[in-house]
Amino acid sequence: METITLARIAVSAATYGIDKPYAYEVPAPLRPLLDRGVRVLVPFGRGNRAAEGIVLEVGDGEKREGLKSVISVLDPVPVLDQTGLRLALWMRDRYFCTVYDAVRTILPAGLWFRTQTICRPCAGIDKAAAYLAAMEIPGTEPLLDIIYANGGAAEESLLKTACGAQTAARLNALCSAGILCREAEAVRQVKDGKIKMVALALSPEEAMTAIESRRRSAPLQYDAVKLLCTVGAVSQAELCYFTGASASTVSALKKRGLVKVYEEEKLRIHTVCAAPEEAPEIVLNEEQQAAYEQIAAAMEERAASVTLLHGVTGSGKTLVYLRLVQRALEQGRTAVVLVPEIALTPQMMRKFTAYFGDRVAMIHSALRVTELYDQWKRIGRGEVSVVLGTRSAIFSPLKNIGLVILDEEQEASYQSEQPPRYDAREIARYLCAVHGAALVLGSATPSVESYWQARSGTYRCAVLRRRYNRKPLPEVVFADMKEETRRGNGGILSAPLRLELQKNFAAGEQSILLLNRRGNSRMLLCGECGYVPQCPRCSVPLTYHSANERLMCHYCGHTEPAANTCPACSGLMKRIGTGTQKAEEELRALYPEVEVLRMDADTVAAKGGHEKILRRFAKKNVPILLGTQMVAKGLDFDNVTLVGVLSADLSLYLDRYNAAERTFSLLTQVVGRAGRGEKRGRAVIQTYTPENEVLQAAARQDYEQFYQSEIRMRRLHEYPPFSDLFTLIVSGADESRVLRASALLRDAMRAALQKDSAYAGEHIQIVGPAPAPVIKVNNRYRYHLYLVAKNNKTVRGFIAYYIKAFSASGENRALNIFVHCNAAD
DNA sequence: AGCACGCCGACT
DNA sequence: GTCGGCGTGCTC
Repeated sequence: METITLARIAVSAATYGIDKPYAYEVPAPLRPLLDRGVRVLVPFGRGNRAAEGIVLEVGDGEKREGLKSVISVLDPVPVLDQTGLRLALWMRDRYFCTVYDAVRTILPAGLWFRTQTICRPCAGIDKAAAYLAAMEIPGTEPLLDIIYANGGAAEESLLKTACGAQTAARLNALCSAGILCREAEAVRQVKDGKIKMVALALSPEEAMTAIESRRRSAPLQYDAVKLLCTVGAVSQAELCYFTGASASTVSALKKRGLVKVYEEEKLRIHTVCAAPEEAPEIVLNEEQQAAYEQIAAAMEERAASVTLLHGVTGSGKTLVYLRLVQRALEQGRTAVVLVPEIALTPQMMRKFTAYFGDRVAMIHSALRVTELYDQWKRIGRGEVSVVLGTRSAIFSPLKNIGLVILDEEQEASYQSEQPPRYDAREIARYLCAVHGAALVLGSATPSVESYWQARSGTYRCAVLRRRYNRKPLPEVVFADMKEETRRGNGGILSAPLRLELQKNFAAGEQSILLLNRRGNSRMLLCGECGYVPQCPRCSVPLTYHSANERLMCHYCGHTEPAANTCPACSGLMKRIGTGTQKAEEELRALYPEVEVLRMDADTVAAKGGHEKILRRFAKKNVPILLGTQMVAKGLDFDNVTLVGVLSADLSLYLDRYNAAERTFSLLTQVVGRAGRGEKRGRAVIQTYTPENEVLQAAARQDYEQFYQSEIRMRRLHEYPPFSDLFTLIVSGADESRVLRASALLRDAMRAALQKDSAYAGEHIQIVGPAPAPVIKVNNRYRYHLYLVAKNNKTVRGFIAYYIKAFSASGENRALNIFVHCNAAD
């Protein structure tokens, strides 16, 4: 057998069910260009359409039947190193996606190629010959018309949109008849930033001598040369700006051999902070120093470690972060700092810029694609040693990482909302293991999972108890909405909250009102006793569906009619789930003379970002800021002395395993917004269940108390950290088929669990199908199956097997399936 | 997903 | 007879 070079390639066109390394022959001319981690173009499938792929391995092998060849190499240098490739493989296993989906997630958008197939007449076929031959093949003349009208070549997708369904077949016929040929081409979407530079081609003395005689006749050329003599090289734009010369002046000088023009890379990076802050030496207090030393020691070990930094709000976690990053740099290592939402942490950005200047790169979703791409290049070249950014910044191509910090580690924004639904905490843990780096999870209200790990000794723990500014906690009162209902107040504002608002209007102080409603959730609650109907099987609150007047469990699919009266006390049931818009209307009706600023997804999108709204709130001293969770995470405003939580029940009785945790964290944060300045803050929490332990703990900012009750509940229901919750989402246009396929899948999985002893020790439970919280998206119906089990290799293998089988089955052709684990939202 | 192959109905 | 509909299997 003949020995050839083979490459094992992860191909973009492969779907999850068929994803595996595909072997391709590497033609000899491409061999020197091809390496692990470079992207290539390969033919794939019956039609041999060009698909992108990434090289996983290169080696010698035997020629065999049906082997195809790499078409072209797309990257001059690998875009992923060994660590990156291993990460992509790990993500496939973990998040049930293809390797290429993972690669797409890891690399910045700007690096992405668009592949197009160009159709042109074969060499030696002229226009007349082409049309003559096309007469033999019906329907092909319009294709030729377009190709010739387009200058002799056209993109296949263009032809398809212009000429309809049979275009592919007709093109094939033209190609096999030898009239047309097709070639695959990849176009990168973001170009490298280039700038035209002008420099002297001779020594300054020679240049001046040469131009002296033309001082009169060509003053612009003279000035340009003079400038170049002093600065050496300058961009053409600047040269023209300072001397008034034009491009033709430059080309004249170039013609005369006085200057040379070349292209230099220009990075399109905007500095975030106009005025850099002072960077005084960092002085830590005792607690901070202890935390710092503990984590620094972990870094010193150069073995993977995770430390939970549990620090109350205002305890100065940022200072500890800064000091740790400095330490990492002193060791010659690099650091990643992740924050939930960078737009809301300008102080952090300023501080990092002040201390690390050019060595820090900011990575977040508001960056333009070009800018993100350029930052990525800088990081890859080692020009950057600190990356500060949101979730995706964890994929920065830093080498030799010594430290990864996740601030506010409990935030849901660390989970990707689109597939692959990776969790930045897990990626961070993986990378720290690979690099032998220290992972720091910082939070005032850690996730129950992380705190449990710290308690059980898997994570180390450092604590900051002291509030830096020693401000007293706000005074928190509960407004019992049951009372309000009894008194005939059906509005959104309780009497206590109105009273406090009036006080603030009079004093000229500002108030924040939080409506912690999530998504489209609606529920039924007894206005008399606060009873919330629960699923008899899952002990989660039932969601109210107005369409059919029924209550439904979003885990198992149980439904029952929505009763008008409370089964416990015969009181009248209330529907809750008001949006911010409705709340705003009510506020305006109540206080027509008071300005209300609304901040939610809609107004943020319309008015150009959080910052603008927040700036207006601060500058104009607007009396009321009303909004969703965003208002809890804004900046500190000295003049805000009152926080009102309109309905704590809205997030507390969500049908999510982490509803209590999210509510506790949110309330703790928003209550902390009040009284940042001189005056002591007040908070009013409106609820139908003021006695609820979670609300009580949040009011006292008592994490320990919350944790104790929550971990009991998690243990009881086998929720994380005791088990993991996999959601299998089946979607399709035909609702009954989706439902049937989901039920069949559930039955198949259950049967396998019964039969196969390999799963005996795994405690896998499957419930559902139940409609997804939003059942219809894009005309596709979505149902959920829930699988409760420990997230380990066996269980993931089990799930992977069944979702592959699901998509392989012809019955499910029109259906989609995907999985995610422990979804926070 | 996307494409070719193949089997059946409508129409020249 | 043949063109073109869609159901089915495969992707190095």
